[in-house]
Amino acid sequence: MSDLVTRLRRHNWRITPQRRVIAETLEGSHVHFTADEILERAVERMPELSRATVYNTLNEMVALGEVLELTLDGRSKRYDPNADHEHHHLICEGCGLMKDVHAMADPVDWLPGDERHGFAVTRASITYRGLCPECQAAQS
Amino acid sequence: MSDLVTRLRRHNWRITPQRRVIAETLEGSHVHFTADEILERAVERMPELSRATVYNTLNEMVALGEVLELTLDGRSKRYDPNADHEHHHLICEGCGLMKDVHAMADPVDWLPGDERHGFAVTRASITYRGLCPECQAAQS
DNA sequence: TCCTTCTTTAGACATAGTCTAAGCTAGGAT
DNA sequence: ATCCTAGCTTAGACTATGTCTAAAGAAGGA
Repeated sequence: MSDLVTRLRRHNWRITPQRRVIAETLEGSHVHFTADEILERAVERMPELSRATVYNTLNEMVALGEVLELTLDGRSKRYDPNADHEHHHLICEGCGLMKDVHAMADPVDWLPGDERHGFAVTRASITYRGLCPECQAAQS
Repeated sequence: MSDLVTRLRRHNWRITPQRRVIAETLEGSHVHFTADEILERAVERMPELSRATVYNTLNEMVALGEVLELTLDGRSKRYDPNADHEHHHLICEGCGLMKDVHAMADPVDWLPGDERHGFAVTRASITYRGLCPECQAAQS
């Protein structure tokens, strides 16, 4: 059984066949899909699955805190099933390739008190940008 | 004359009345507007200004590197005229209020070599999230 | 079995952004 | 001054992404 499904079950969230397919599709890949990409792949296993269910289900998993919503390119949201592991993202400005990465320190510690404007700061995520090896080669 | 217009002129970019109004609207505020918010405000000064021109102009200013495009909420892009000052963003999860902030360290320095996956990493931006003072008060 | 509640579905709707084709403007050449 | 050309602006159509609605479908409890 998928780890994400296990985590979702703990919230007393009913695991329907549709939700299971969506969760397994999300977790089965190591790239971060958009909602429509998940729909496209999930429909191969369950042809009658509807677009609305995919969007609803993803939003609910985000609300439960078990999936992260990423808005890194301004086009469409992407979904990351690793909500339980602290990580950041590295994106290629050439082709859009995205990798999960880990920094050596917590960026919350780098924000001085006088820069917090009275906020209760709870988390921080870093978006690294650069060129992947293929795009570096293509450019030279 | 606005600083942004000065920077844009250096690119041999024709400063038309429309572009001037858009640049000044963008720079005149200390919040980061969406394209439609800029249109709404710019139209007060130039009623015949079109939506397409605002979108085209903002995209060109981003391409010239003089304006940053922010995709922090997944709804719409926001535009930040301070492309020449390194800074990050602090966002209230209650009301969406956004502040520019400065960190004590450069996050690029905290990404180990074996986490770079061969990328040439050029920049990094941090998104801090938390609750602003008003939303903290409302919650208790 | 029946009832209630939650889930799913198709399609309409909303929002954000891009594209197209036409007309407009400004500066350079003559 | 007039023409030419390149670039700019415009309205509106179009696309992509995401949300909402109303009705039908499933699932568990009395």
